[in-house]
Amino acid sequence: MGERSPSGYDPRAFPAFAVTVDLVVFTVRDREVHVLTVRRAEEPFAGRLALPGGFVHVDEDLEAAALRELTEETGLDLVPGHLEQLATYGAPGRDPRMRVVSVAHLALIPDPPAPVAGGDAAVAAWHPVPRLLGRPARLAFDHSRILRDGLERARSKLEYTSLATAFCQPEFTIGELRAVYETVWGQRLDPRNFHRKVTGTAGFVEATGRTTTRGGGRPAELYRPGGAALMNPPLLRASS
Amino acid sequence: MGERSPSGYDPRAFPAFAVTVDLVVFTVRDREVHVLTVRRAEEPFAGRLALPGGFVHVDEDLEAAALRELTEETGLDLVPGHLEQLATYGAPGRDPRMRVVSVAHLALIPDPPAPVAGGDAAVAAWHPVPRLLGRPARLAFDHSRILRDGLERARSKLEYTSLATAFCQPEFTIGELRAVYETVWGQRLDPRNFHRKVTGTAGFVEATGRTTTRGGGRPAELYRPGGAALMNPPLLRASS
DNA sequence: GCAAAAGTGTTCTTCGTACACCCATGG
DNA sequence: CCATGGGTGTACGAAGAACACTTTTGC
Repeated sequence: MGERSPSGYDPRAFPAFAVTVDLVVFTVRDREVHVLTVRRAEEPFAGRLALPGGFVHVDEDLEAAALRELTEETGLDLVPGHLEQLATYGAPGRDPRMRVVSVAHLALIPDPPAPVAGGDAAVAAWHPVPRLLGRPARLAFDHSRILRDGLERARSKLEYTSLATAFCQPEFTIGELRAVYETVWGQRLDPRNFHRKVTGTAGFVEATGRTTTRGGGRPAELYRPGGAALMNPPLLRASS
Repeated sequence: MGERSPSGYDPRAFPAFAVTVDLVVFTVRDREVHVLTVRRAEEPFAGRLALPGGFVHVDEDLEAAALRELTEETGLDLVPGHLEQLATYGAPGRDPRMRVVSVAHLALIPDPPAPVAGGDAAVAAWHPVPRLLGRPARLAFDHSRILRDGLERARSKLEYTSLATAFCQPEFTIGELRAVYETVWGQRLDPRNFHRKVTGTAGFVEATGRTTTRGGGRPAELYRPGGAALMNPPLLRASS
């Protein structure tokens, strides 16, 4: 003992870990959820797709590392958008070379998120999630698992937060917001009830007064994200 | 560059981190939520209370490390009970001695959880959470923040999962289960509607056929935790 | 008998669901 | 004028909130 708890230990006696951040970056494009991937150049898993990510710097916060890696590897930033910690993956064998603990983050951004330029942009690409999750596992390391967890987190957070607006342009129509829900949940929603629910929930969306006719049909009101983060009561997906 | 992403790096070139697990262990006792703490023996924060935790071993999974630390420091185990990852805290200055990334876990156990014997049991103690969270911060490092996050997670998970049973003995009455909710949420619930809701939700609780008169009044049916983890529709706390 | 907690029944209201219907544009 | 999506009104049913009432124990 003597290394139990941060008290009474020898600074040179603890095991050294590599700490990385990995990013599950989702966007909604063409009525499909897409995730940002990079192509690995080297072993292990050379040639395979992976989630973007990399080592945390010595004096860098975890979230700052996630933002930096995103910019370096894909040239994207998250304004507008959303970033949150997802979970940490640290099974001993997850990287065959060494002990790596990876703090996975979930990011949501509107599409098109600037045509992925800068940094390693050449190797960064969007992929539709359903195809990527089919057997056999197509992603390097335990990234399929991380992707699956990220998708589940995103799905459930749409229910009780106003997070869906992070997938939308700064100004959006209720129909566009509904398309986000329908895509992420893989489920049709009644346009009329959805409209009432969203506009009736205080702080979810805020009317700009302007309208647009993109998408055809009668001009639609444009909305901004409202101030509220949590939605109560939640928007329920059918239990079917 | 060259260290961006797990591809193409020099194994000796990444920054070395210490990785620890910290535990937010809650129980419900005397109608108050209590958290398990240890008293720090050494600097920094000598004499202050802290969450139990310690370094992850080289060949050890994160969850295994959490379970081991809990046993070593407090002699507790989590059967019955519940353990899940909470979040990871890695701000550069959070430990003044070195760069430590801590994977916090949330654990729930029934009370009385065996009188905290074994290991460093002498320094482990239960404290009521509200008093611990008052200003000024009483906990070492960023443990007040972790505790606050753990409490919030526990509160919200009671809404949409059957997790409250993890605070109960293997067999419990509906009244005892209700006391868990009332304590964690700090809010009274209607006993009659609560009873209907809980027994009417498939898979939440399962009748044993036995009854008990502990707690006085008419004998109450005893229940076991049901198989279901998620609750739909959720049990809502008043928005007030 | 009385207090205390368990459990059931009933009413009211709120809210989700389904769908009829009208509106305002582009082609 | 018609197809397309936007938005409102309304009726029905399920579920939560409030509470009257009965049950079964300990003291």
